[in-house]
Amino acid sequence: MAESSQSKATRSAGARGGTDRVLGELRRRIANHVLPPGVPLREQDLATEFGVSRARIRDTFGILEERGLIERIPNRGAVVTRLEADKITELFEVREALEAQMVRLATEKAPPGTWDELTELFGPSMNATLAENDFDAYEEAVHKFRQQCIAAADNAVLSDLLDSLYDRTQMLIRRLVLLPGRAQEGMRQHQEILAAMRAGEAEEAERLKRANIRSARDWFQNYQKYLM
Amino acid sequence: MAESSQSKATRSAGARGGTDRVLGELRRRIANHVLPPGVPLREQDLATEFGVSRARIRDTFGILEERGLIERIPNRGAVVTRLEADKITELFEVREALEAQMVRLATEKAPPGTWDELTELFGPSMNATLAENDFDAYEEAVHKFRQQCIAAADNAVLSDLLDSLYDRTQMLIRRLVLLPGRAQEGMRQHQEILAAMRAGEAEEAERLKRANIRSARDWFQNYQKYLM
DNA sequence: GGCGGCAATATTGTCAACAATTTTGACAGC
DNA sequence: GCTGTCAAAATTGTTGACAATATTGCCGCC
Repeated sequence: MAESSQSKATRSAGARGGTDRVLGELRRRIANHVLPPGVPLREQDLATEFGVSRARIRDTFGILEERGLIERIPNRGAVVTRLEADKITELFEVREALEAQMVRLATEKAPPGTWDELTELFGPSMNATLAENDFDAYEEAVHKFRQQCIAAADNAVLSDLLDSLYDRTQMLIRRLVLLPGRAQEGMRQHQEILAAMRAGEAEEAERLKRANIRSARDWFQNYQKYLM
Repeated sequence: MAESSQSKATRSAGARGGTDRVLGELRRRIANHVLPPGVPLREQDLATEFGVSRARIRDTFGILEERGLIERIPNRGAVVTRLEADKITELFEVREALEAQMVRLATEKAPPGTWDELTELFGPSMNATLAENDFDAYEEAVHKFRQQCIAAADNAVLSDLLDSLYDRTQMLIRRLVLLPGRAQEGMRQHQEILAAMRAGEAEEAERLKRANIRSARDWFQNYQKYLM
C-alpha cells in the first residue's frame, strides 16, 4: 500500500504536490478504520493538522470521494463512507474480476522461479502456524502474495484499481480471516493458485483466484450479521 | 454515459452540488476529444465559462485526474491526458477483465428474453449495413449492447469503473472500428457472445468477451502507427 | 538565426474575509 | 421528558487579493 502510493507520486513526478502526503495519510486512516465509517471530516481541522491550505484539503476530498472512501454532502461536510452489504457484494464482484486478472497477468509475465519463495511461505510451516491460530503470519503472507502479483502483473492501471478496492475493503477482509475455518480454506486455495502459477497455467490460476474471491464473498454473506 | 453520470448524481443525492454538471461536461469533452489530448485547461477560464468558483473547478480537476482524464502539474496547470501506447495496453488488459465480468454478471442476472432484441440488432440486417461501410449503426449497436449489459450486471461499482475506462478510450475504440475488417470481426464476436448469453452460458460469454477485447488489443498493436 | 537576460504577463497556490447553510445549545411550554 | 423556537456557533462555499511560479515577448549580442 505504502509502496503503491509512493509509486503513484513518483509516476506523476509530484503532480499533486502536497496532496499526495495528505491523500496517502487519509487513505491509510480510512482503510484501517483509524477514521472509522461514519466519522465526519472537518476541512479546517485537517488543514491545520497537515499544515496545508483548506483548498488543498477540499482537493483531496474530491479524490477520496472518487475512490469511494468518503461521501460529501453539500453544506454539511464529508463523512467516511459506511459500506452497506449490497455495496460489499458489488465490491467483491469487481474484486473477483480484477484479482483474477492480476493473477493471470502475473502468471503470464513472471519469469520462472518467481513464485518459489511464496510457495514455501504458504507451505507446511504456515499450516502449523494456522493450527495455532496465528493469523498475523497468514495475513502477512497473503499481503506478500498480493504485492508480488501486482508487481509481476506490471499494469499500473490495474494496480491502482486494486489499491483503491483494497482501501475500501481491507478491514472487512481482515475480519473474514477470523471466521472459523476461513483461514484454513484460504490457505488451501492459495496453495492451489500458487501451484498453477508455478506451472505457468495462467487460465487455471485465474479460475482458482476467482473461486477464492467467490468463496470469500460466500463467507461474508453467511456471517454477515457478525461482521457488520 | 449520460445515463450513468446522471445515476451517479442521483445516487449521491446531489453530493457534489455544482461539481457534477461541470464534471459531466468536462468528461464528455475530454472523452470525445472536443478537448483533445495535450490541451491545457485553465481554471479561471473554466470557472468563468461554467459560472462557478475557481475552487469548484479545482475540486473537479482532482476528480478528473483520479479518473485518468487529466494530469496536473504543480504551478503549471492541468492538461488533458495523452495516452501512450503502453498505457493503452494496460487499459485494454483492465478492460478485458471488467467487460468480461460485466458480460458474465449480465448473463447470470438477466431474465430470459433480455438479449433477444439485441440479437436481432446484431442480425443479418447489420451484416448488410456493415457491407456498406455504415459504421454508425454498428457503433450504436455496440453502444446499446454495452449499456444493456451494464444495466443487467446491476453493479454500480463495476458500472462506474467501466464508464471511467470508456471515457479514456472511446475515441481510440471508435478509430479501431474503421480498420479494414475489424468491424466485421467484431460483429461476429458479438453475435457469438449474444448467443452464449441467450443460452445462459455465463462462463462461455465471459470467455468470448475476453477474446473480443483481446482481439481489439491485437488490432491496436498491429495498426498502432496509424492510430496514434 | 540562436541564445541569454530581463521585464511583463499569465496562471496556480494560498490566505483571509465573508456569505450561505447547518448544527448546537438554551429556554419555554406542554 | 419531549417538542418547538430562536440565537449562537460551526462549517462549508465563494470571493478577491496577493504570493509564488512559470511562460512569453522583447531586446541585444554573437
